[in-house]
Amino acid sequence: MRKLGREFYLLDTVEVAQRLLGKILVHCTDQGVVSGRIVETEAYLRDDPACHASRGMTRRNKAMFGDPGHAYVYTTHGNRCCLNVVTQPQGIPEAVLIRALIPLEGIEIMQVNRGRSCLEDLCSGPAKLTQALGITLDLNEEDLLGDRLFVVDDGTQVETIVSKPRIGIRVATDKLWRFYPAELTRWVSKR
DNA sequence: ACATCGATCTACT
DNA sequence: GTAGATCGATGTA
Repeated sequence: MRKLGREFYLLDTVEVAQRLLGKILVHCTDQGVVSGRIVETEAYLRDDPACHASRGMTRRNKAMFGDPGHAYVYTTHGNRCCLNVVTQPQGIPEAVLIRALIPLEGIEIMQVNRGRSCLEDLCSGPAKLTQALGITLDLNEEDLLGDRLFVVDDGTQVETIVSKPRIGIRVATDKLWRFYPAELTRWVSKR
């Protein structure tokens, strides 16, 4: 069990997205530790029209321009929010969206947070997992090498990585930058 | 100051 | 498969 270091987030952003599969996202909350295994990610690159930062820095996306290994949390459609990990050195706005987890620790907390009991419906979507883990805007720009929110490697390897177009975007649909392990499709947001 | 639109989710048909 | 919720961020003036 090893927390990912800063150097991990300096790798090529597509490689970070692929290598995050199988790692464990951990949030230490007041109610207890909540964690899940990452099984779906999407890469967003600086010159990519689908990337929030492709048209310059705004108040919302400024975390993407910051140091690697920090969180970029944004809100969309009212109440919902999504979690990214920032990659690349300061000034280069790239990030990986975490889209799905397999629940591990704190499952009862997740069930309360989500108002759902079915395990497959707790974290199978970017806004579902933030609700389940209790991740909100106050974790925007949080250092992922700190003690509240981080990613650990327990040595688990995924077998075959599937590459697909990203979900919910209307541009750059030719880029196959959505990734999930072929053997774990029951836990992802869509097939 | 105002209009538009989401890197979504749920419920319903 | 499709519609409605929901509100802050963003762009335009």
